[in-house]
Amino acid sequence: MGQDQALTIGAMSRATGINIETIRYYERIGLLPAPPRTRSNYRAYTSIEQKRLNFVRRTRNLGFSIDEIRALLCLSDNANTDCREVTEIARNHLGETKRKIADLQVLADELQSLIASCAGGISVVDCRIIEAFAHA
Amino acid sequence: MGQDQALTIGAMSRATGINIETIRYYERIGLLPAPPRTRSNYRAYTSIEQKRLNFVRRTRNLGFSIDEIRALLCLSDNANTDCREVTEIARNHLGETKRKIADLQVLADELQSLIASCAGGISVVDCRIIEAFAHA
DNA sequence: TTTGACCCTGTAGCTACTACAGGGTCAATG
DNA sequence: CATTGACCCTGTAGTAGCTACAGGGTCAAA
Repeated sequence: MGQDQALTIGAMSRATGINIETIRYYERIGLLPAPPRTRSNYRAYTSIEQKRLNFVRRTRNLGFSIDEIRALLCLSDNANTDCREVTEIARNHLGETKRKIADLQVLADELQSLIASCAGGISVVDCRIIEAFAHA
Repeated sequence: MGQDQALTIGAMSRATGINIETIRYYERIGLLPAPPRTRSNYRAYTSIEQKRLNFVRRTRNLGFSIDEIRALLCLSDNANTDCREVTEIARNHLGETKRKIADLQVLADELQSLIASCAGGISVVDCRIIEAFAHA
C-alpha cells in the first residue's frame, strides 16, 4: 500500500461525485492541473488531483465562485502565507450569502401576500396577482 | 391628450428602468412584441409595449424566470382564463424561493462556524478553514 | 471477434443579460 | 451648409458554470 493507484476520469467522477464533463471543464479553465496520461492518452489521476478536486467540490458546495476557489487554492498551495486572506474571502462570501438571503426573503414575503390576496377560482381579468404585476 | 406619444427605445429605457440592450433582447426572444418603426427604422413604442415591459420588470424583480413570465403574460392576455394557473405559478415560485433561502441559510451557518473556528493571523498551513475545505 | 463500457477532442447549448463593432439618423450649433 | 454629439440600428460575442452532444479511439470480457 502507499503506492497511488491511478484513477481514470470516470473513477474520479465516482470518487468525488463530480460530473466527468465538469472535471474536464475544471482542467480546461486551469482550476485543476492537467494530470499525467496513459499511453492511450487517458487521464491518469493521482491522489494529488483527487484532493484538489475534493477541495473544489467542498468549496463549490459552500457557494464559492470559481475565482474565489482559485484564490483559495493558491493560498492553500503557499502554506506559509497569512491565513487572514482566507478568512477575508470567507467573510466576503458570507456577507454576500446573507445579502442574498435577505433579498430572497423580501421576495418571498411579497409573493406570499400576493398569493394570499387572490381569492382563487376567479377569472384572470379580476386576478389580484396579475393586477399587481400590471400596475406597480 | 390621450393620443399616445411614441417613445424611442432610450425613452422606454428611462421610463421603465430597463437597459436598452435588454429591451432589444426581450424583443428578440419574443417576450415583447416588435413595436412599429419610424421611417428611419427606429422603434416607436406605444403605451401597450410600455405596460408589457413594466409587467416584465415587476415580475423579473420578483424573481420569476423568463419562461414563467411568458406564461403569466399569456394568461394575462386571455382575460377569461381561470386565475388558478396564475396562483399555481406564483406558488411554485414561492416554493422555489423558500427552498433557496433554506439552502443559503445552511451555507451561511456553515461559513459562520468555519470563520469562527479560525483564530486569525496564523499561517495557512494551520488554518482551520483550509483544513475544513481539504478534508471533508 | 464482437460487444459494450469507457475514454478522447472540440464545439454548441443553457440563462439572462451585457458589450461591443460598425454603421445610419437627427437636431442643434457655427 | 457642414459638423458635432447624442441617439438609433443590426449582428455577434462575451459573461458563469456547467452540460450535452458528435465523431472518433481504447480496452476487457464473452
